[in-house]
Amino acid sequence: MNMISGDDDSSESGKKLASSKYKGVVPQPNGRWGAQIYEKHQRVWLGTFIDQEEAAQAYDIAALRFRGQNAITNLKSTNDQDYMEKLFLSSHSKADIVDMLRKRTYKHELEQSKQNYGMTSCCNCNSFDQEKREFLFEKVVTPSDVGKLNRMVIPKQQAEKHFGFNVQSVSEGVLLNFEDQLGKVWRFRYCYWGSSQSYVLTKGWSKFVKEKKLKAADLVCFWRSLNIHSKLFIECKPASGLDFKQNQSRVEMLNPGTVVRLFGVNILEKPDE
DNA sequence: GATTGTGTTGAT
DNA sequence: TCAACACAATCG
Repeated sequence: MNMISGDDDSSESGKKLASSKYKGVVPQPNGRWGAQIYEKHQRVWLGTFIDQEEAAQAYDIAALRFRGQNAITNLKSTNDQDYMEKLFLSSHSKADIVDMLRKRTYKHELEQSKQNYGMTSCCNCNSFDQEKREFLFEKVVTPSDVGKLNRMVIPKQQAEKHFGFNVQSVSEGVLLNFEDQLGKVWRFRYCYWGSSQSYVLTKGWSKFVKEKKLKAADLVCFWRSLNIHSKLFIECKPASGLDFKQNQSRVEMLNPGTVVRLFGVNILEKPDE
């Protein structure tokens, strides 16, 4: 065992404060521990905590938000950070995360967002960035979309409306890039299968299914950047306990019109009014 | 009065 | 970028 000063009691006779073994954790005169992170030569205070570990955890969360997945952390490994937490972090500003840490509401808000996730249609997602987007369509994926066929069928009407290439290029197949909530770009082959008269995403699709743990009845949503017409987005949402048919009818009810996303806010345009 | 969080500085 | 230290600001 190494003698780490932070394990000592620091309060005796007002001498030097024992430093912490954790990064971003500083001692306080009253024996508590402060957490802080630096950005652009400025300290960002994350709060004071009774024990070092709590402070270290606060630093870790801030580090992941401020410095990304490769951040050096104290206790939290990137592996035990689940998909939802990554999503949660990336969908909140640094200031929001700091605020939650200082108010000690981070865990609660994370749990809350996990519970809410999938409760509403995709057009109500939190914003992941400030880019203006147009909602294209969403599909409740079928068992075959996530099965061994390694392809997803794009409903014909949607395919022709939104990914409308000329017949020749589609039959040969084209590569389309889609950016997900985390900013990761997925490349899929998009082509038309004459045999089944359907438009499909093929190459790259199974990897997406695997990584997103996509299951039948989950939702996959497609968006297009309003700034750069060729830029496409893909998002997926769990089915929240509904089966394929239930989820499909729920989506139809929730999406009667066209949705436009502006600065992270989705505006539902009713067909006519 | 107790505690938190900032100003500042020097090291890495 | 980071922690140490001093102490002003704020809280209860």
